[in-house]
Amino acid sequence: MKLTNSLTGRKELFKPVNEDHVGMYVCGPTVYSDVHLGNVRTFLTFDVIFRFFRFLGYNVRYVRNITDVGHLENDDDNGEDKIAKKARMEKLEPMEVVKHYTEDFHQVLRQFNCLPPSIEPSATGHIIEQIEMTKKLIEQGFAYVVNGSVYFDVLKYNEQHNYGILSGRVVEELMESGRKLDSQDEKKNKVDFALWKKAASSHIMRWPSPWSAGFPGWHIECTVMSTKYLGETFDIHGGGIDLKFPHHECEIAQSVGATGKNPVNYWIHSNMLTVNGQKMSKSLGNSFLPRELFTGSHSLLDKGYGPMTVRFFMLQSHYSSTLDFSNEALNAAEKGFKKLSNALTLVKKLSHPGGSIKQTPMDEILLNLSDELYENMCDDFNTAKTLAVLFEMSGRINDFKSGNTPLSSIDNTTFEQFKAAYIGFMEDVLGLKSEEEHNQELLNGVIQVLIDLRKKAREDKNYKLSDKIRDDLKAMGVQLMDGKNGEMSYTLE
RNA sequence: GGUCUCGUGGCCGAGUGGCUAGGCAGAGCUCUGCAAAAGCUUGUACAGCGGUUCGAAUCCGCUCGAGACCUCCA
Repeated sequence: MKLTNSLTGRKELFKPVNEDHVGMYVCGPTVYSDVHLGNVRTFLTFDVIFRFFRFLGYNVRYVRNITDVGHLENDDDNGEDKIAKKARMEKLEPMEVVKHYTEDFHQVLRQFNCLPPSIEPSATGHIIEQIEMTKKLIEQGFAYVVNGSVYFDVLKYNEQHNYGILSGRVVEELMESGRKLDSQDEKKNKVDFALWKKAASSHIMRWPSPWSAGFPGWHIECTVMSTKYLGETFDIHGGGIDLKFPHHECEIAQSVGATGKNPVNYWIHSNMLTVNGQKMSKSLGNSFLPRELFTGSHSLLDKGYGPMTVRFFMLQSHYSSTLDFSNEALNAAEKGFKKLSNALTLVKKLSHPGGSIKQTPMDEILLNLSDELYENMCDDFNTAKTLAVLFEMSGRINDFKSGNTPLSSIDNTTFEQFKAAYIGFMEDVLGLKSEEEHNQELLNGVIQVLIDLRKKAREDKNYKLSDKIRDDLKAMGVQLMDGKNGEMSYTLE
């Protein structure tokens, strides 16, 4: 297993800290607005990495956080908290904003068939730990207090360590470029960053701390949560390449400053999704929302595309390359994916007549193809090459079907291995299944939600609502049936 | 301005020194009542210039072009 480590810039052999175990941390979203397709690409990348390690038999702990406090609007440390701003603008409690967009995020990832992480901690759930780590950094002399706020002292840190080890930045150059400190700034130097921010009493998100009532800085949450759930040194840290600096650089500084240990052995950065060659981002206004894509209600699309098509489209490129998003490319992906998914449906139905025969050159070809799937995924998660092999395999599957290659002409175990590899890599590793099947699962999920709602309504003796749910579903061809002990089943017409 | 990355055929996109990427689109053929699906065959390529090498899309230099980061972003 080899992967490209952003820390060294080289492809390296993967050696986990604990044999057979993988600890992976990925920076999750700041839940203040809808996730767009660019965001999805990153989480899809790490979903495949998560899936592949599991497929290889590793015991993986995948931690992905939810940032629900501390992420400030531009203008670095003097901006407003993103969640708080949204809450103020929409006259909501911050936690209402958080809940809404967290659920939206989950729903979107489910649509793209991304598995949930092992642990999904939130920043507000770890305020105490963040305060503790901040204290530790002050004790170590790498942080200082000003007017109730605490800042990380980058210059001090850089005397003993290397701030820039990940991003290749040079502190002296950072000090010179960009905007200067202005009178509002409390920081000693412009490169310093906040660990704790004092908040005015009007501020709607604040917690007590030894320094002031306030809230934690953005970078400290990831350090705290990754350390808490994965240890002081863990295997893989991932995220979008745009987080490399300053976010990930700061994480390293915080960890090294607090524990003296290098926190992460392998950094993996996924590249950006672009539109007409430009990064898809909210601020540029060129982002696509998943539902715009599914329904085709976007000016750059002339039709809608299913989530599996999009998943396939993204996997056709390597995670470390930029990927350009266009209607034409999606159209091609849709047709290509259809081919793979047809073969998937087909191969599931095929079974070998039984009987083992002497292996022929065809057996060898088929077994080699299965091996290539592993080789390509083990080579820095090369999903593009893996898909190329799957295309070749889909051709063989069609040959089985048409009789060009009768199943009886190959060995039983060869076929079983081939079949398992195709299905395994399609479904378990790449997370691809036919749109129909995927839709069916989604539909089942949706119906289950309605069943739960109806159950709740019945418990509340709100029969008006419970009957409405049953009747409306019946009108759409879904017949609900109440069982003996409150169980519920349904049939589709 | 600084740091870095990229530039592959009509489109998307793998590939890092010699060995077919792949998908979509195009052309031809097979199968088919028609169509679809499927199968077979096929053309077009490595931004430009120079260098290293027996040999470069792949290494080095320069030029041009695009992008990312340096400020919130996956």
